[in-house]
Amino acid sequence: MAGKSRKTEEERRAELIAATIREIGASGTLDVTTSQIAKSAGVSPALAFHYFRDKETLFLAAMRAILTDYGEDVRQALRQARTADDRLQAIVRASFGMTSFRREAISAWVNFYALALRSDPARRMLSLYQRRLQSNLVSALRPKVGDRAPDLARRIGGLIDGLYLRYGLDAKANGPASDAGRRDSPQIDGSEGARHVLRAIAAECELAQASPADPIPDADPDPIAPLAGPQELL
Amino acid sequence: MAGKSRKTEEERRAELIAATIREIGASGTLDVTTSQIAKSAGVSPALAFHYFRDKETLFLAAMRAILTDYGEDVRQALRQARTADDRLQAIVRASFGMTSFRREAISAWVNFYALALRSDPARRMLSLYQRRLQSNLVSALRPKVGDRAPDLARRIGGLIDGLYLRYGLDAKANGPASDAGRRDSPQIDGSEGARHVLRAIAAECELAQASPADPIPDADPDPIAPLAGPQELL
DNA sequence: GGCCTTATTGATTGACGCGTCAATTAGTAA
DNA sequence: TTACTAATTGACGCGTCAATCAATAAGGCC
Repeated sequence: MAGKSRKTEEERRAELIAATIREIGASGTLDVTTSQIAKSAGVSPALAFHYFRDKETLFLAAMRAILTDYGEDVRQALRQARTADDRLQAIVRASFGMTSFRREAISAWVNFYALALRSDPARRMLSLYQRRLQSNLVSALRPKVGDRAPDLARRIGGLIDGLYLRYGLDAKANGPASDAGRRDSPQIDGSEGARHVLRAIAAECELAQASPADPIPDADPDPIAPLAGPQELL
Repeated sequence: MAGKSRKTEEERRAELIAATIREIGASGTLDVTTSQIAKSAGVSPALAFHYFRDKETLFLAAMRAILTDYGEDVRQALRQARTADDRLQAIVRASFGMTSFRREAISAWVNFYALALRSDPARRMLSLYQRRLQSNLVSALRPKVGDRAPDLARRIGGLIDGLYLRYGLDAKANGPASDAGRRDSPQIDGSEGARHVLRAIAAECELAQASPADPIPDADPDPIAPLAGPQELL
């Protein structure tokens, strides 16, 4: 028979995690039962507990997966960026790109934010994401605005999160006419969000260059490493 | 006995709604049982179902209450604002002010975002809030940036949401050392978030004034009504 | 007092979900 | 084949929770 053979631990874990994200995406909630997840993964509910201590562990693994996917997206986009502007575009585009802006990912993302209110591991993971984003933004902004980079990066990071949320919800609002609860994830357009972020960056950068406060002491306009680099393991 | 008398329907509803928000705030989840809520309101669980058809109805009422509180905060702050800058400050300060930036409110807010992914009424309420914010921002921004106001307002609205989320989670991360799950809501500092938003506004406004693209056709720098005005009933 | 309305509750129920466990099946090496 | 290991499952126990309902108590009104 074709798909009936047994799988290795790694495969099963991956399948269960994928199923978890799929079901969270389809239902819009963390209130998904292990049965739903297991059925979606094509296994028995008991197996989920064989590979994950409990439901929370499974959720955290799913969150980790989402974060990792996003991180790899950013890293890859960053790899082929040469100028500081390229790097900014890479970060922003990845945030609103195909990987992060699927229905599943949006559902998961929003619900994980809520989860972070009660689960310390979840909160830690989220703030790890935020620190990475901050660090990437700072390194891309510093050649443009110098010491103002950290401050500006915080705003841009917040803007990305906020717009992601808004356009994500808009998508749910418009898309799911007869579209509710489908199992696949139709692509959603995040380009408008990206446009807004880039515009905000441009505005603050132009202004910073106009005012000669503290831009760059000088420094090579394109330092060495983009520092998307040694991403800590999730 | 002291507090044992019967209450009017209005009072009880308000108490139950307050208890709902309190419990959501204390637990960080919508996974609060009717028993918890009822106990926190000092009544029997059955009474909750006497006044609210089901739990979702109660949640929606709580969400409405949060939105209404915020709306009144904005409206009041807006009332004593004279200049366009005053109005912007009013909006921003209300968003990060005492009312909205309590632990309870943050929990509720985040969880209601998640709820909006699955509940149409919740989503409608949320987008009502967003439209009001947008409208308030546009009316305060137009005298400063003219036709760019709607576009800019979208960014600022997103920025407010995003930073609210971030500082809200930060607060949870730092505050609740031995602080977890307390029933009261210690005040949290949102001033840094507000500062960021105002700075972003200033940056884009200065830039808009510098570039003579399409600012204001002219127009009285401070039109008539701030249009925080006829808030639709929730 | 007697009567009607309404708030309020205790007890209950039916459904459901998490997590466990002992039993079964499929590979694998000797 | 036999023996051993790991994957996989079905059945189930225990707890919990939303929602119901019939019964009680409290106030207003004549």
